[in-house]
Amino acid sequence: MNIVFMGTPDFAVPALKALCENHTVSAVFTQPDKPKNRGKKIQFTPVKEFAVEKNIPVYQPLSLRKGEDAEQSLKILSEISPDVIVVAAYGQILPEAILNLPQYGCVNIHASLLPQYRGAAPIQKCIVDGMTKSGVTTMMMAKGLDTGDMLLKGEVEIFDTMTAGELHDKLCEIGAELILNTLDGLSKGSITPEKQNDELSCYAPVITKEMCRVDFTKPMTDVYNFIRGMSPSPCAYTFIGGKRLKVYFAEKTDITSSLPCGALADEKNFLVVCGDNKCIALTDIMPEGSKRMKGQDFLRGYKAEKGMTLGE
RNA sequence: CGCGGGGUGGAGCAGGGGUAGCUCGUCGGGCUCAUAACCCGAAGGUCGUCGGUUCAAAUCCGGCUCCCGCAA
Repeated sequence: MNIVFMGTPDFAVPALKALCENHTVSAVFTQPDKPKNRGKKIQFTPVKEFAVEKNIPVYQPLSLRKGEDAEQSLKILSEISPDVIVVAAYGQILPEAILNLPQYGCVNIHASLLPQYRGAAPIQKCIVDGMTKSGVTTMMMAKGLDTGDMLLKGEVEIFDTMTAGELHDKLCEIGAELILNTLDGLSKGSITPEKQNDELSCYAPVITKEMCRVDFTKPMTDVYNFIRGMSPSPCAYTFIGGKRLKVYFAEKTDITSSLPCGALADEKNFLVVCGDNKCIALTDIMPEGSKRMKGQDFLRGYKAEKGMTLGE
């Protein structure tokens, strides 16, 4: 099939790769390059990185919905006249003119089992919520946000120590396989699109900085799920002695303490008291201005006092 | 020139002109039914690199290099 691919982050790359190996990808759309990192260097998006390497034409319109770029993009797409447009975490909303352009329409790869976790951050949110199962859904794109008819699904079990990063890696591989099957099924007419039950839907909104702060007043299990659901990105954080402390991973314990929420219950093993009086062990952390290290290593140099409070 | 922190024995840090120190790990020994506990002892460092100031530099000054956080 003649395909146009739209995607931006790492999540989209395996799908693009799979499509390249099995179809003709005539063009790639990705978000514009932005100044990133220290200094002010501009950095290609992961999708652009891959596309450039494969000599696929790359387009980076500021917007597909309005302005000069939008008109240009529509013109380009018309000329290419793709059989299908595949979208994976592109980061822009497609106008109807584009949705209706390809013969087979626009197919989206979404990192959740729809209709649950529509929106921008399904991978993190489902772990934070303590779900034990997630997956990938391919769907026909419609006007609403992740509301189109579903095509195929691939499920994956979320085990208790899984982080968002690990789930991400699983899901993008599944997504790559799933999109091939989906296109295959579409061309053969063997897939029956299934409407989403809006009653069962829920949203995973964009995660902001403030939302990443650990709330130690919650029960230990919630705190645990929160930390692993945010890891490694955008990453949960708290404060210790006025300094920001990112928390990449923690371990649940059976130890309880009568100290207040957020208090350091053990200055060697980095046990912190949660809302249900149980202690969580912060095992994988990164202090402000420093690098990622084990919680115990940090405390060797930090000389913390038992009972001091985190989060301020 | 976006803002900022840092490179000190295996790990995490302190020291800030004149015997290199702390917590931990490692090795040996002791105590113990036992131990990640405790006690005793030991090994292990050209203090990132180059140059300057000085009687003397990890420490002050300058260049270089590497690492990292924030912001975007």
